[in-house]
Amino acid sequence: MRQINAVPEHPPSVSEQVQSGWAGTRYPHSRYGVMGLEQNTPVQHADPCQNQLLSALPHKDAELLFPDLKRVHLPEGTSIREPGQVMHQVYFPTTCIVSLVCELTDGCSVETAMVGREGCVGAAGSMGAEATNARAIVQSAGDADRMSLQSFKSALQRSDALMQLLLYFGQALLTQIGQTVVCNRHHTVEQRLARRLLWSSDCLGVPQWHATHEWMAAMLGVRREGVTTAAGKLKCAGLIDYRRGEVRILDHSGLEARACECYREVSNEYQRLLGASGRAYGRKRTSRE
Amino acid sequence: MRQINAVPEHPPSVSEQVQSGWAGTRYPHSRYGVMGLEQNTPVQHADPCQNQLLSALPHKDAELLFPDLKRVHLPEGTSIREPGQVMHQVYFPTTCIVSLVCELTDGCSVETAMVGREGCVGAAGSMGAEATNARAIVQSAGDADRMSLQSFKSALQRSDALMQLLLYFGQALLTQIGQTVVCNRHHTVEQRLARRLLWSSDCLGVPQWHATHEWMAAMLGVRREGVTTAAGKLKCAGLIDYRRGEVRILDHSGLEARACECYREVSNEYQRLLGASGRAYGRKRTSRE
DNA sequence: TTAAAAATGTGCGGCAGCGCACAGATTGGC
DNA sequence: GCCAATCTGTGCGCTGCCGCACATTTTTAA
Repeated sequence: MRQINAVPEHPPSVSEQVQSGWAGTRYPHSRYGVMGLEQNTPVQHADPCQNQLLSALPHKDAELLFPDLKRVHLPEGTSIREPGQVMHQVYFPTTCIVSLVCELTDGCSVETAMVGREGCVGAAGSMGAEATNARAIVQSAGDADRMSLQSFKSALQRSDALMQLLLYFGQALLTQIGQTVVCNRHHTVEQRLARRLLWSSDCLGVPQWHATHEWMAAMLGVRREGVTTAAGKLKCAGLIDYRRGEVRILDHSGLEARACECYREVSNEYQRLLGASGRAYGRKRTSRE
Repeated sequence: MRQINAVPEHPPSVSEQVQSGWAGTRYPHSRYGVMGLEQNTPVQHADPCQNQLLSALPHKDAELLFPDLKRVHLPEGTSIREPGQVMHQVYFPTTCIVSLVCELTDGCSVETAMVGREGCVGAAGSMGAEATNARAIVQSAGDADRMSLQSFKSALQRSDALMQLLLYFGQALLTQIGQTVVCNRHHTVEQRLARRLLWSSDCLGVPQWHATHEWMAAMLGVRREGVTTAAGKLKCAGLIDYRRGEVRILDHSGLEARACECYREVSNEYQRLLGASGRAYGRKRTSRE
């Protein structure tokens, strides 16, 4: 039984947390971001640390969104959306990663998708059905641009470009989840770990970030020991390095060789649909054949 | 390595098949529908064998679609969409089930979702991104109402009700795929088989249909023998019966008890989002609490 | 009528991953 | 500086499922 530590009951959603000034529930144990208060900085269009969906927007469409966007800091483990709960905010990650996690009643869990600066979380709410069965948790602490669902909806109605981008992203997300189904079914822990490390790195745009074995195990839906073993092999091979929660990819293409085809499959689809906004860190663009 | 028989290379898409009058590729071996020619019958709004998305439409919205809908017969194993290919038709199953299947290069496969009379296939094409990584195959032979993507798109622009229904269905589909990720990761073959049998029955609206162990194995991403063993247990318990490809559910609630929570989770979500159009066969509606 | 194909049943060795237990190393809190 | 919490490493027996081989029955094709 794969179980995430220290989450005896569901923590309050981040909308409550941030509104009440509270720091956010960690998931699992983490010493990070415990006092992470939001910055509420206005967001500039020319910002280099930009969410890639936003920066792909034409200027006139972007102007619809930017007045309402606020940059917030999201500590690791923050729950952005609880299963079954309504989401009132849309998040555009800039330097954080959000994991969509599906849980069972016995505590077993698995990550269904991962969203970084190439996408957004909560936009599905604008599509009609507010809640989903998946929890959205901040996997890697960082910033996100946030706006109210209401503002987002009205911008969406006035911007075809935004709608188009959103639909492309939705499609890419669907591909990612679908590929995760096969991958979890047919590939080894080591392959899946490698794939997931690459996804994370691509989402973040940097080769190093914080993630414990415990956390990665919960995302892959396997035992912590299984991750330790697999990670140990990758470390021995000189492909990655890690130490008490700090992971670093040393050899991106080497790691790709150990990962299953699922990494490249999804990566290619992101490139195809989102182009330059796709996940691309450390990847050499190659044809599918 | 889980491999589907007799599909050495990708068969042509159904649009080609039907247009050329050819019968459709079977997947895996099947003696059914080999000569299945399309009927091209005009579709009536009052039709009792109706797709439930269509029948949920207000009359004025339905009038936008019905002139362009043609009822076609889809033999078992017909491939409606090949991975990576563009889809030019939208299908609204009435008495058939379509499986969305994700495949690996080594032939391993797994079903990511199942669409019956409560949904549609190909509408994602109207969302911008035409192709997906998933193959769409007719799992259970039957009829579907079909129209061109072009007509569908234009109807979609003029009907808010249609858009709304479609978005709800999309949400339900996402829930189904997400739940499949956890389920495939954490539940036994027997649990997953039971879940899938119930889904099939609910999609079809009848307790009996055609499905071989081989086929179910490919959908669950396990060995054929594994299905034989699991199905044998369910048969012994008097919950189902089967014989050379004909499956029948004898005790719906008994089978539910053997299935994992994933069945009810998704079933509830379909009810919530699609109401009366949700999958409901043989289910007693119960609250989630 | 006969042969071939399809569908199901069964047994067996092997292995990836599970559950559990415990040990060492590092870090943060006091 | 010490203690407690966190993170990682390792070993061991167990089990669910895999891969393979082969038998039996039913259906289809010739």
